Amino acid sequence: MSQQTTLAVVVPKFSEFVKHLPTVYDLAACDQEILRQLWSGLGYYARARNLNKGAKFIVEKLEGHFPQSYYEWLKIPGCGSYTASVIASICFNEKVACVDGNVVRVVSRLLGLSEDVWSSSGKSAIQTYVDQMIPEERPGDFNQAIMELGATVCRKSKPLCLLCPIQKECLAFAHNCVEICPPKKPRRDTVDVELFALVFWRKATDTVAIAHRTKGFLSNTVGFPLIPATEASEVKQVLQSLLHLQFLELSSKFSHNITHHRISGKVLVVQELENPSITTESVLWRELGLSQSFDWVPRSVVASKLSTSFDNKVFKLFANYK
DNA sequence: AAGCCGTGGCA
DNA sequence: TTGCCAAGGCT
Repeated sequence: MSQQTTLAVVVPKFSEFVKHLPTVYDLAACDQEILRQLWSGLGYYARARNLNKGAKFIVEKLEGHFPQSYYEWLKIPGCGSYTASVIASICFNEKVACVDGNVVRVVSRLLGLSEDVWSSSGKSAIQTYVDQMIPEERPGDFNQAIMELGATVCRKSKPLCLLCPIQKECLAFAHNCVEICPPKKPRRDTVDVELFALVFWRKATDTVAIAHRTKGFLSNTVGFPLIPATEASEVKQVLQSLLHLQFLELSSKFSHNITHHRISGKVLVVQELENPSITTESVLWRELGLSQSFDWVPRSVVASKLSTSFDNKVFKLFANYK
């Protein structure tokens, strides 16, 4: 959970998570829908799927025995060099450095590195450097200490150099270049995106279609089908031709950011009338070019099925209209 | 190896 | 309001 996610957000989620799934066997056997609910609001949903994969790997291939080394943990799905180093050093006293964003910053300043610390080669060099510094005693505590130093003293903005225990050794402090060490992480320019979220509403049973999205934003998550705004007119034409349907484009837009995408969205409510024709769901889906499986869910329980913040926004607009 | 992926919190 | 970004991993 803590991968690329603020700890303050993680902690309460983690408590709830382990309360429901206290063992690796529970996690391995966990139903995807339950997993989605427990992960709801945390983002980067591939992490939740990998966590489940990793648990299955341990239960099925390792007979429930946890790996006991950095190298073996690296083979677990969702477990990269950072996570493997955390587990190996804290749980098994292995002398391997944890290189997260904090550690990159601390070392960048300590050594006065003002360029290329975020690339894979840059982080690899930092890994090698800190690996050499790990003491024999309590490697895990050492790793956590550097990370904590980065989080509290050697922080990104307004570092507390006057309180820093390694101020005397810090080249950035000595050369008065703490401001440019480390350089900012390179980031993609923000891209504006317009899209439509489709809310299929079967009035007769008061049910709503929830799709398993297979491509684009929020791929491999469950929620409302999404289409680029550029395809909206085409979809509307198809909808026009299907006489048992009527659609309504809600006037209010919603906005949402996904990584470097600034999304402006509108909700297209597609209502199935009281007396539907024989057109089947699969035909409807095929004609709309939505290659996604879906379930019809009672409107009253849709909210409990949704797991992304994006879908929550969409459903709120729909509920407001309804 | 660079590009990709969600969200909440904070300045 | 807007931008920045976090105890990264996968492809």
